[in-house]
Amino acid sequence: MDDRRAELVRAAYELIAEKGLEELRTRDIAAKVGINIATLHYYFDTKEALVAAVVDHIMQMFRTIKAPQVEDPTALEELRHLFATQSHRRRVEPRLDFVVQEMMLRGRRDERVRARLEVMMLLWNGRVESIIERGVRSGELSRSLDPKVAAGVVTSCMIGSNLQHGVRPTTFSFEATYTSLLSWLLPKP
Amino acid sequence: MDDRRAELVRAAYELIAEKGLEELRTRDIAAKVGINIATLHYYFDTKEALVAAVVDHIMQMFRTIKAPQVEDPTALEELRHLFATQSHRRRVEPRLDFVVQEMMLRGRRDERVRARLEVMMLLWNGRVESIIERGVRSGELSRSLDPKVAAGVVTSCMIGSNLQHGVRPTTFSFEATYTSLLSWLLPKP
Amino acid sequence: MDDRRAELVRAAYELIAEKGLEELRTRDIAAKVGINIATLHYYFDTKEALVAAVVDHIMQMFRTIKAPQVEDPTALEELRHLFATQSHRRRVEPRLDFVVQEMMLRGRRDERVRARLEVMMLLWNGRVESIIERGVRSGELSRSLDPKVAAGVVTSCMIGSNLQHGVRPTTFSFEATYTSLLSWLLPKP
Amino acid sequence: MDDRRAELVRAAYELIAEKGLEELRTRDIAAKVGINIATLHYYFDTKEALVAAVVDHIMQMFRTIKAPQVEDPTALEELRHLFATQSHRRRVEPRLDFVVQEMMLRGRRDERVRARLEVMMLLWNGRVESIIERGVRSGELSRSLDPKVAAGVVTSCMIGSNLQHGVRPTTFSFEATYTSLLSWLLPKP
DNA sequence: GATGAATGAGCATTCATTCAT
DNA sequence: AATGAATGAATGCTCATTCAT
Repeated sequence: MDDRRAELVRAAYELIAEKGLEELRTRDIAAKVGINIATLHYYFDTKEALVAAVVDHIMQMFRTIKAPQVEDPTALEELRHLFATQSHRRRVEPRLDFVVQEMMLRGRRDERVRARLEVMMLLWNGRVESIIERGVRSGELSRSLDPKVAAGVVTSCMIGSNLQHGVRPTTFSFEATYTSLLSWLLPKP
Repeated sequence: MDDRRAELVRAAYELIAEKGLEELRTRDIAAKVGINIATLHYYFDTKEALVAAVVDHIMQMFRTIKAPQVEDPTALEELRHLFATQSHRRRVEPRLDFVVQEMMLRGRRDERVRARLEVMMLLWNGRVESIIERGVRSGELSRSLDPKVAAGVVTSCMIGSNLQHGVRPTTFSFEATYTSLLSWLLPKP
Repeated sequence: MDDRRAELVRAAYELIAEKGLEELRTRDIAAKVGINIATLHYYFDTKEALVAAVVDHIMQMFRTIKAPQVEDPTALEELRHLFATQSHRRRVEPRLDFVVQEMMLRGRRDERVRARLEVMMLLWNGRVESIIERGVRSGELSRSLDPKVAAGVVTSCMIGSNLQHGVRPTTFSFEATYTSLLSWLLPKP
Repeated sequence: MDDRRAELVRAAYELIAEKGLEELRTRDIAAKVGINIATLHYYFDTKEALVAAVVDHIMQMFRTIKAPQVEDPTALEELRHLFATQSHRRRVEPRLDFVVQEMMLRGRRDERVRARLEVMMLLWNGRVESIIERGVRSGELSRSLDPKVAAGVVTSCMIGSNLQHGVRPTTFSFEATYTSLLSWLLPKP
């Protein structure tokens, strides 16, 4: 059944969140779901296939976990919502970013993972880009912005913030970083 | 001797660069240096200790590989040098960033690694911060910048760029990203 | 299945008998049974657990291998049967005593082993004690005996005999020793 | 020098006493003496040779550590002194018995060790035998004793007591055991 | 006499995967 | 659908011993 597959993916996600991809063991995943390892291999031919499915699960989580949003938001409101959603996600599901980072590294060696992440990243960048584009057109954001490049800066900064926070959790502030980032996008007075 | 230790660290660094920390094997490191595994353990008690030494080696590389710099640089020149050095490093030693990312993730489970990276990160942030501070004072950079926060944005963005480039190497441009980032720091006309 | 576990225990017992605990290798045990080492670990998590199971096997052997016994034996007959059983065991399974001695030493460092041996030893002492008690009451044995202490002497002497025989096999006689020991327990004429 | 050899032997003895022969490591021995492992091999070709030397050291200890003895002792006094010495040794050097037991087992596989222990055992038995012989002649001990056999019983019981005490330290009493053993040797009233 | 460096052979244990049932 | 049993290939680490200096 498809339920079992989903259960396995969720279990794998949680184990990655706890101890990282390197320490992910098929036996632990099966045990968490309460099935035999052989049964795990009935649903997923290889560990790699299961890990790839976890990436899909992550994408679904990104789609699902969002901060509340006003109706008909302006570009600026949407941009704020973007940052708010990141913070909201960190509150609701703090392990998600860590798992994503694990996957990004894994993507260098596992094409299936890389391809999925690329899609995810392009979609994300595309959304940010179109928001910025709209903001520039409406005058809410600085006219000098190149939407595609600015989107790259924003997404890079968000990714990098997570890593930096992982290394120096006590001295790094998401709040200040995102506030500053947003103010740069605004038109010069 | 200390030569052997250095050789081992270099070999480990290269193997991490090639296949990632997860697939790093003591046997491969020893083989690369042309010694017995037991000899490897004569120099490093555990694999973990060797990996920690690789982090030190990375820090040394960061200190060593730099783009050429004019004398008595202005803050702006120094900031440009910062980005130029990043590009220069990517040309001279393209694997360095990947190895750093591996270490960042490893830092979550290996305190020895995390502590070293934290030092590295704080030093880097500190340098960027003091450059920005000087730029703000001299009027080369926007007066509205908070040097500490701005430094966090810059470093986060640089880290995130690397990861993003890893996932979508063909569609992401460091050039454009850094140019845009720099322009944001400049005073509003 | 339980058969495999028993096979492994028997193989381990035999290898200990041949070369001692110190030279016991999981690989040799697996090979003796004709299975992969990984399969051995399917049945026993650790070598220590397997060794502990060997102690249980030894206890079972002590319960099983006995000299023939008359019905309704007197205390004296039962005492003779005790020594006869020891001799009988040495004939049927000469390696048993050696393995027990190995385990006794191992017991100093392995609590699981020590605890099992303690039980075995207490049961044995208890049995000897109750025989002596009966003999004293019936007048078959010397009235001056303290059954508990006498049992300790008898069992100690039996253990020590084995060790002494191991060191000087040609000059030590179990026969004479046990005969003498028995005569001491008899009432003074 | 001979001092170094003695130092190494003493260090080995102590390490065996602490953790058993099985966990004896040449590196630990060398470290305890404060020399290089290679130097250890300058004094003793192999670990086995060093272990054999430890047996000699043990024999020396047996000769040296004795309870105080009256002059011109009667056979009975000498017999009591035998047991007293055992107790005295256990107080002064409690690890000695354990090391001897380790060696006895080792003797099964190491001829050098076995041969030395055999000599030790024969000397010990001989001494006990001659004491008993004297006691029988003088009437202090029971006339029905065969000195050689009785000596075997006494030594076996002493060896076995140690092992039994190792397995059930709280429920076994040397005191009572030896007292009982001695009373058996006395003439029937 | 002494040592730093080196090693061959080994060791218990791990792990993703397979397969007959 | 599910599993108990099995395994090949490793994996980090150990240890007595050697040898050039």
